[in-house]
Amino acid sequence: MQKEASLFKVLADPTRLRLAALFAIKGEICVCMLAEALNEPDFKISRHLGIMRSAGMVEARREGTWMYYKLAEPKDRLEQSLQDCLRDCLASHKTVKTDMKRLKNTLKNTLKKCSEKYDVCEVTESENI
Amino acid sequence: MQKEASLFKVLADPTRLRLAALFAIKGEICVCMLAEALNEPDFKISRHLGIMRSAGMVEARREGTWMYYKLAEPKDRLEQSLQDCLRDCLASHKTVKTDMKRLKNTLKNTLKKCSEKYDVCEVTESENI
DNA sequence: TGTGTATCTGCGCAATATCACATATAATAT
DNA sequence: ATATTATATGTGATATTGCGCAGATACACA
Repeated sequence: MQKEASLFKVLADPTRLRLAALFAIKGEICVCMLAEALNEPDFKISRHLGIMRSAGMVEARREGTWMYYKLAEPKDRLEQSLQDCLRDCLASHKTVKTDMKRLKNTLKNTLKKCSEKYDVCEVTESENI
Repeated sequence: MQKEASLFKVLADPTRLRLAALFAIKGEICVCMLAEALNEPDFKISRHLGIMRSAGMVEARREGTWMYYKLAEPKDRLEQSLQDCLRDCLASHKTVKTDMKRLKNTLKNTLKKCSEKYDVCEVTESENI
């Protein structure tokens, strides 16, 4: 039962609950976006992601210097149920909505900066990277 | 979001998770039965019930010297979802099944002792208490 | 190889959690 | 009134948690 309780323990912190909700709604997100979305220092986000990861709740993937995290595939009924719970019950939460808004803005701004940097509108071969 | 996280925190302890599962399955149960069911000292059970109670997750009712506890009516989608989760995902758990077995045995034995004490089979006016 | 960006981690601190024991309270029975 | 049973709580010891800061690591690019 300790295993099950520790699943709840991962979600028993506001920061981790916000992260989990964003993952449940949006899928894969990288650390710097999460730090902006939650408006918290990146080392704090990273720390909590580490906790979620070692509990097996999230998986990580590296792409250059960026690390993308997402919810791991549920390994049993309880994990499935908890993920559903996050999606269904927290998406409408005030804090989560604010976080989502900041996340979308950051994504948009980052995309814009990338477009400018690589001049995507003009040089299409940049997509071949 | 602190409020939501603290809901998870209540369930982030093996003892409380076992208690919550029993409530979700069985409904109202008194403290001494819970102590037998979990095979834990009664002061420990009482302490955890106090935590669950001050978090609003359970309600208590006194009947003589006995205190009966049960899950409180869910006050929002999240609480509802978590209670469903307990019922659906934990009922088949090894520990919970063992706890349920001990609970049933204790209920049976207590009923038997009461029957002997009041000699229910013979003296029916004892029901008028 | 050096520089910049993104991410992670070691450390110390303060706050909180859990436990067991002893004791206190509450209701009932003698 | 006193004893008994059921339940709750004060206490100190121990363990765990979350935090910020500083420094370490990992990768990309020049």
